[in-house]
Amino acid sequence: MLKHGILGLLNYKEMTGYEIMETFRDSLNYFWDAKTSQIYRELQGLEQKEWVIKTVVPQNGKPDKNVYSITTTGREELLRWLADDDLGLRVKTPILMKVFFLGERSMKENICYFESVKKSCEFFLKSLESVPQLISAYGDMIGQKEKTLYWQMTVEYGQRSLLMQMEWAKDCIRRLEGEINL
Amino acid sequence: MLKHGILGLLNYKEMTGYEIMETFRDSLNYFWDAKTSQIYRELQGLEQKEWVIKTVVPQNGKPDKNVYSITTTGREELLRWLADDDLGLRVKTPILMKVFFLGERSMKENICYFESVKKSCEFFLKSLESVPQLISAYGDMIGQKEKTLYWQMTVEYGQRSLLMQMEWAKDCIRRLEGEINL
DNA sequence: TGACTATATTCCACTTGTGGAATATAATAA
DNA sequence: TTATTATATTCCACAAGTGGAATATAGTCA
Repeated sequence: MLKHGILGLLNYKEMTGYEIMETFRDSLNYFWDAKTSQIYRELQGLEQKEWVIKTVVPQNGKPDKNVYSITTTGREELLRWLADDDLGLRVKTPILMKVFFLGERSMKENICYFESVKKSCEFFLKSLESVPQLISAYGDMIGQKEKTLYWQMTVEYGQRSLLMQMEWAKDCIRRLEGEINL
Repeated sequence: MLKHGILGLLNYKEMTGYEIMETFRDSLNYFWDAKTSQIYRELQGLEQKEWVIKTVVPQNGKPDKNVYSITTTGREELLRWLADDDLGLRVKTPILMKVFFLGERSMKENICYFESVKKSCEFFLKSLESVPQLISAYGDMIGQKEKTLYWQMTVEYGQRSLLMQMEWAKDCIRRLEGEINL
């Protein structure tokens, strides 16, 4: 997955590992968190598969820069991946793994847990508030609004997902409070 | 994560790898998919950490059964995990990784993609419909409704999440259709 | 001047997950 | 009777992800 994400970014323009890391942080990171070291490792894998090529750009004083750009095979692979049967619906939801076993703790402790969840979601949601304008500004800059459509969709999903989680956490709290008052 | 999920199941009662696999399939699988082989491997890891102990039960004819049960250390670890700071909110959302890069394809193709997403979610949602009654029946059977509360919450989350995704996919389709008609 | 941040990359030990083959027997359904 | 399903487990090669240390230099702020 990460491999294809990087491939997708390199499809926009050639970049160094560092730039990919930055772009990743600013756009994909909220739904896919990746360590810098892994990005560099994937880049090496991509190169071996010949989906990207590396150009070493010497710099005076500074260590050389490795600029990566996508190859024809790489573009083909990107399109293959986009078209393949796996819609990407299989997920792992760590929060539910915890909630499933919360029966081992007291209701009071669990109310606290859900309060934290709610708070985290609120905070996260707030940090997403400014993104749509940011995307729109980026669209104006490159003069191609259509290109930003799908980015907007991912942010929409993020917002709805966080709202859903907040509502859910609230209802869980309500339910636990109801149980206590029995 | 999987380690703790298995630990949580063994906390209810001792089980063989096979039984864990079945229980997992019937309860946790819709938000965490795990291969059988991995469950057995984690079981070995759990044993090494002394969070569970294995009892070999000889059977006539059939190969021996390995029955695993949780230890005191295991229970402690389970509680530590439930209480720790990581709420479990960091996620990887493969569907968004794809959507982010859909700009490489035609709007028509992408409408198809979102239609498939919608259909998959609908199907999945339908398969969850019967679960609440199932849980309730299980609660009656063991005579402890409170124990099933958190299981119900995970299913609630699943339903809301699927509904949210369906609505989102619909809106994405609407938006793409709008773009085409410009 | 000294500390800090940004740029730029590599390496490593480790854990987790994928995907399937292989083995064996009992029970059940066609 | 034969095929399939359920029970029960092991092994393997591989891919993906975690988390942090280590190395360099340039520019900036105080």
